[in-house]
Amino acid sequence: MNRFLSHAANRIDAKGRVSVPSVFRSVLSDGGVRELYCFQDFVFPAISVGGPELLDRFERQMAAEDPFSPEANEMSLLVHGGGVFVKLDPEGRLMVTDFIRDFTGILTDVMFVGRGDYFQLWEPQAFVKAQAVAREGRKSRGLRPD
Amino acid sequence: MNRFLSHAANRIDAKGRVSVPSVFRSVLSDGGVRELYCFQDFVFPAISVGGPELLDRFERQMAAEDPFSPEANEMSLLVHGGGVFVKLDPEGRLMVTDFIRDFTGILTDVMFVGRGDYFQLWEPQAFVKAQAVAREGRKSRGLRPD
DNA sequence: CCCAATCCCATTGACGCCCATATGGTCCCA
DNA sequence: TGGGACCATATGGGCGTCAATGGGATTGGG
Repeated sequence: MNRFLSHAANRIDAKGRVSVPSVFRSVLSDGGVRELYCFQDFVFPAISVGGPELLDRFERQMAAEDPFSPEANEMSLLVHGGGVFVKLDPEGRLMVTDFIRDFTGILTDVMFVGRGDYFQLWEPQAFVKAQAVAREGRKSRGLRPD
Repeated sequence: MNRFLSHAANRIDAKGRVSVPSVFRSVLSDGGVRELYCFQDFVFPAISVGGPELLDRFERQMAAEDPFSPEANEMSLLVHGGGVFVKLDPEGRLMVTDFIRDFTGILTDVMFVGRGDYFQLWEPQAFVKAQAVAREGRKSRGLRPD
C-alpha cells in the first residue's frame, strides 16, 4: 500500500516527542522520503505532512501568478511562513513543537490521519468532531459515496 | 534545504539585539550571504530581509514595467529609499533599530517568518492575525491546496 | 570625552542521537 | 488448538552538543 490510510492516536512523551505510526513510516520510506514538509492546513486546525513535492506544488502555483501581487504575498505567508521541514529521529518520532501545538490545540496526544498522498496531525477530539460534522454534511445533502 | 521556511519568535535583549534563528542563518551561509538587505514589505507591516540579490530582483521587476508608472515610482521609493543594509554579530544577532520598530510595531519579541528566498520580521501578534486573515480569505474563496 | 555599537565569553536550556524497556501481536510447534 | 518463543512497535530516559540569551570589555565615531 502506497497511500496514507486510516487514523491512529499516539501519546506525546515527557520530551515532547511522538511516534509516527509504523504504517505511515513505511509509506514514506517506500517513497524514498527522508525529509517531511509540514504546513498548517488551510481549512482544518490540523498540520498536513508529506514529502517535499507538496511544497513544490504550492510554489509552482504561486509562480503561475504575479509574484508581486498581494494575493501571491498572502499565499507565501501561508505556504512559506506556515510550513516547515522536519525530520524524524532514529526511532521514527517527531518533535511536537509550538508551531504544531498552537495551530492544532494538541496537548498530550496526537491523532495521525491518513489523507491519501499525505497525512495530518490532529488534536484527537477535534478530529472526531470534524469527522462527525463532515458526515452530517454529506447526509443532509443526500450525497452518496462516490 | 535552501529556502526560508516556518516561523519562530525570539526575544530582544536589553541591548536591543535579537538572535536570527539558526535554520535561517544556515540558509544564509549556504548562499554565501554576509550582508543583509532590509526593506519594508509592500503589503504587510513587516520588514523583509535577504541577500543583496533581493535588491536585484526588485530592480529587474521595475525595469520590466514602465519606469515612469506610479507603481514603479512607488516601488523605487520603498526599495531604494526605504532599504538599509545590516550585518549580524558573531553570534548571529541583529540590532532591532527604530527603522524596524516603527514600521512593524515590534516591542519586546520578534517573529521571524520564512518567505522562500527571503525572510521577514514581524510583531508576533500581527503575524498570527495576518495569517489567520489570509487563511480565511482562501477558505471563503473556496480555494484548495492543489 | 561620552555614548553606543561591536566583540568576546559564560550560562542554561533545548534538541539530537543513543540505548533500554514494555506491550501486544504473530508464528511455530507440540 | 493452546502455549510459548520471538519480533516489531511504541515509549522512556541518559547524555553530549549546540543554539539562544545575558553581561562585561573594548573600540570607534560624534
